[in-house]
Amino acid sequence: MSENVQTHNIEIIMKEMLEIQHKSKMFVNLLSEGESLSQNQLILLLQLRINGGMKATEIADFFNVTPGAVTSMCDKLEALNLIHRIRENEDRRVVKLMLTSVGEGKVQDLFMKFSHEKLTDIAEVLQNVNKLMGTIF
Amino acid sequence: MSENVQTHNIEIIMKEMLEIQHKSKMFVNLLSEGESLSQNQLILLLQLRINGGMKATEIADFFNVTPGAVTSMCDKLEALNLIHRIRENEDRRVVKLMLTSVGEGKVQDLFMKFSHEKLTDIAEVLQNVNKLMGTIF
DNA sequence: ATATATATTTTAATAATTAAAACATATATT
DNA sequence: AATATATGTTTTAATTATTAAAATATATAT
Repeated sequence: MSENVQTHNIEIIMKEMLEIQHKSKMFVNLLSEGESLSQNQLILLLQLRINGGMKATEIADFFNVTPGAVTSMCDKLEALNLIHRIRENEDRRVVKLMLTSVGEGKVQDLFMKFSHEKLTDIAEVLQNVNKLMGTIF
Repeated sequence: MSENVQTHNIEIIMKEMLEIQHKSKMFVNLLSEGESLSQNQLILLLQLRINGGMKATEIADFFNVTPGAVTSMCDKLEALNLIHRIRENEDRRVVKLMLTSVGEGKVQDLFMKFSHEKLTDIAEVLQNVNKLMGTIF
């Protein structure tokens, strides 16, 4: 009996988690509609925007890839003139990846497909969603 | 003035969406801890479990990859004896990918690291999260 | 000075993905 | 029934992405 409850909960978790991931992936897809950017490229641009730039190692950690992979990811976005590398003066070993003004514009533009009201709705719901998820993870 | 509100909402959306994605990714990472399976392999196993098997084309659609990539993904999981291919009798062109009993066991085991209570909590929260996300997407 | 540690890039090899062709089966047309 | 067309999966060859390890550059400690 108790086992059935357990199994039922596991099924709910799988189902809901997959739907949540799918919905958020679809949202990012929607954002990047018409852009020739991959999901990860777009996510990196957003990350750079909200963090005000990131170190290569931070990017590697975030995407769970090796530093070499970060170099190649960033080379491509740099070639598109969306990001640029800035050597830090305090510690000249570190490279900070930052959005160019073109990159900033691109990120802002992505959201122009939504109305003002829709953006307000989405912002509020996502805040609540994140708060709710914070209670378990 | 109105532009600032807009920009503020966009920033909230980016920040919250990235955190939501990160949290759900971390959850899947936690699930697969100790397993030598990639995120996508694990997600495919869960999908097969909740859908009771999937056609190759459905998998390609879900992951947004070509049919050739599905063949190779599935070859690997088949080699691990986690899934198997079943030709459908109604239409012998289609292959249905299904969990083996080993695969079923593996999926069930993934959740054993959580207590009964924790699973109940997670299930409830995820249902609410998904409901909430449904209001905007 | 020298040694050791840290951050990024380069390199060569491996793995994953794609586009297109091949194969197998189904459905429609003559 | 024979032929043509469409659909679903696999194979193939080429491209792209990722890795592990070496190389480069800078920092910190002895």
